[in-house]
Amino acid sequence: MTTREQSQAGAGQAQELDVFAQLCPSRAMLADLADKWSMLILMSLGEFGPQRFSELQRGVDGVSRKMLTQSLRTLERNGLVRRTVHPETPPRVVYDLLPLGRELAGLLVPVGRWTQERTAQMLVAREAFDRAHPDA
Amino acid sequence: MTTREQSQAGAGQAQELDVFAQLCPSRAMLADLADKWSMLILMSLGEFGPQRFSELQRGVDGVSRKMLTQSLRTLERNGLVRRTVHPETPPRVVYDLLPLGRELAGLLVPVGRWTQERTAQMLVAREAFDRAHPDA
DNA sequence: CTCCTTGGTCTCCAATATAGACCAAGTCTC
DNA sequence: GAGACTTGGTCTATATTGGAGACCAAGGAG
Repeated sequence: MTTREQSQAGAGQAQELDVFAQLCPSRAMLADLADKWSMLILMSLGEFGPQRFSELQRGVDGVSRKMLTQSLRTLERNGLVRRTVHPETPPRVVYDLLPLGRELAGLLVPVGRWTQERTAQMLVAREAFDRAHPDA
Repeated sequence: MTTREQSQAGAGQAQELDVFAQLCPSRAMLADLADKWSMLILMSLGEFGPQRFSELQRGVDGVSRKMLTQSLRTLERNGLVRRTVHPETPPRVVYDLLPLGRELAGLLVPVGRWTQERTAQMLVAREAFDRAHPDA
């Protein structure tokens, strides 16, 4: 357990980035990644391998074409995902993970699994909370 | 690498939850957690230990009181975080992780660290992308 | 000739986030 | 003892974001 001061001071070597600081580029990056759709897309590509646009749309159930496009563009721009167009008709566009994306997916897939495993417990906690706070 | 069908079929025992399915409770849970502020709050509590409201507000730089309250309530409701009120004046309210929260924070803190470590690379990718796509 | 497909984009409206004012109840200052 | 200050919120008004659905081009199928 580090104090915030120690962490600020210098976690070793030239590591001046701090996700907790509003202005830090790494914080902006985290904001790009810490989002429902981006995380689900990375988890899907991490678990099921390369997929085309429409497969992702079906797989990540409930995502709109607009948000899927937007999230994929951001992931592509940040170097996590590669977009490959096969100029056929109808078009075929395949997305797969680049090394950076594979690393991150490796951290996120467990988050997805954990969520599935612990959802039941969280629902129990929720019921208790709602019983204790009948207002609202 | 599993196919989506296999994963749907049954990943073992009574594990019918699927974060990729729009209607699944676990998906709703993930939506609660896969959010910038919730993740930063969990990371902060995970890295720096119990903190009071105002410490979190300073620590998670840029969060509004409203969003901080809202995210903390959701985390509390789902059984990840505990809220302790010390009835002094001015009031003192301390937040700390419950076991579920500690588990999740254990998965999220590495995501924060990874983001800090890889931000430089992602920024390089971004510049390349923007050079290749001068429009927009 | 018409319809269907894919991978988008564009527009419009609803939902959500942020900024900032406000509040109660002690405590410290003068 | 009047006034200012503190904490942990809430409430409102405005800005930003998300979702629903229309539209599109270039073939191929019937």
